[in-house]
Amino acid sequence: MGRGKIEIKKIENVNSRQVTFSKRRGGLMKKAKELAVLCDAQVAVIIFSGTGKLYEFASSRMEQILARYNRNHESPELATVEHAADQHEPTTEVNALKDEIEKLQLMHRRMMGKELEGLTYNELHNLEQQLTEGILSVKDRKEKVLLEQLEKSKLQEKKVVQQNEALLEKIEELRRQQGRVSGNENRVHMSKESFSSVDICPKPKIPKLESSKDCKSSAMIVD
Amino acid sequence: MGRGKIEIKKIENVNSRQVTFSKRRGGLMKKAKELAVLCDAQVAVIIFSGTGKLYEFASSRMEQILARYNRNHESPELATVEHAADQHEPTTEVNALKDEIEKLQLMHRRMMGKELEGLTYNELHNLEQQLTEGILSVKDRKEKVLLEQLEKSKLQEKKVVQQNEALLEKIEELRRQQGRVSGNENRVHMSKESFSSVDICPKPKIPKLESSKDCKSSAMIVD
DNA sequence: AGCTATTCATAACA
DNA sequence: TTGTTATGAATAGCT
Repeated sequence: MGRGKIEIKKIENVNSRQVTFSKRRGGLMKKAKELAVLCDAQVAVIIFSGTGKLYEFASSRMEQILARYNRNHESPELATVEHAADQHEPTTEVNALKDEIEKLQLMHRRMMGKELEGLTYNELHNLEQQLTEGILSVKDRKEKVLLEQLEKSKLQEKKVVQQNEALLEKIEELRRQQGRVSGNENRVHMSKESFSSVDICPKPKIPKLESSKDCKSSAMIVD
Repeated sequence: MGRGKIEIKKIENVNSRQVTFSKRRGGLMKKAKELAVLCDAQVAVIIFSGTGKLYEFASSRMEQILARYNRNHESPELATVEHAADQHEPTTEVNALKDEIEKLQLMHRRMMGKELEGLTYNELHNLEQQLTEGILSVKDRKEKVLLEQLEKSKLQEKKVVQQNEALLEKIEELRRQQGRVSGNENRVHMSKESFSSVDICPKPKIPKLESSKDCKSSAMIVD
């Protein structure tokens, strides 16, 4: 993807090679970062240039990713994380926190149905029950949110209807004044009652004249 | 580079995210390979998908690259590191870890249906979907565990049945000997066939005489 | 899994 | 090295 196609083999010209290395390295790092963000993945890239210089990218702490790699790689079967390595160093707290994070991450993956291999039937059963309870609560909350927004929406609707009525009265008044000034031709009868159907068709006949910030409430349902 | 531009942030749609992950992962691996070949560099890529699956590329032996990384990365030459992290300040790192823990704990509580107050309808909907997927996976896994144990149990049962048959034969033989010695009174006819119903009633008529450690398999279902 | 319309990355050049 | 540009690649949205 450049001015010409190249075949993938070692670039012999030293200068070209360095330029290409620099540019493609940047590209690779960018892609790695994007993959990590877009797809919520953990990504680590390590590059040693031909001259021995180190370049790296890690979407989170490199050590943590490498540790996970080592665990997953040599033995794909590993159940609950249970480290208790105690060194009385300033790193002790950090290590404890990292362990806690890993434990939580494992729990989270399991709640999403991943990495269930080490669990017994009873553990699986408890997990399922927990998820079921969670779903019920979430459904309840969803319903509540929808009901609240419906309430809000109805209130807003009522407000708009009242505005419409006020505007209609204003128009009628203006028409009356106009009629008094310029005679009686083109008289249109527009009583409030002719808009009594507004309850069924809530969209305002007359565009917003004020309260433009409140009117979007009907779109808030899916925000 | 697609039908439209996308912004680099987590793809919320699970299916799109998986498709994009698969495509971009392939692209990243290809780029890594090309960089290694074109520029004679040592390149390692480690990816964990959001589901915990490991993908890796290494232009040479992964262990060798990681070993070289461990040797090199302590040196103060980190000028060109892409990672925009804050490392090497103990309090900062501890705080970051604590934040992470808090985030995970909140997520966990929400998956259990607690503290849903701040969530929008869409967020709740995504959460519910996640929980639903989790439940399905857990149910699948549970079924698999049960099937495995059932298989084991059946095998064990067959073994016990065979033991029973052997024991019956032995008893019959003993009776025959006894009969020859003390006459024919108290003769009981107990053929092998009278135990053919053992498939329906798996509890052994004759208590364990050996293999006491294998026989507990029927109790393992809930362990 | 394939198929384009697009956007992106980059080889050559400056 | 850094920037520009013509091109080839990668890929987002669909099917």
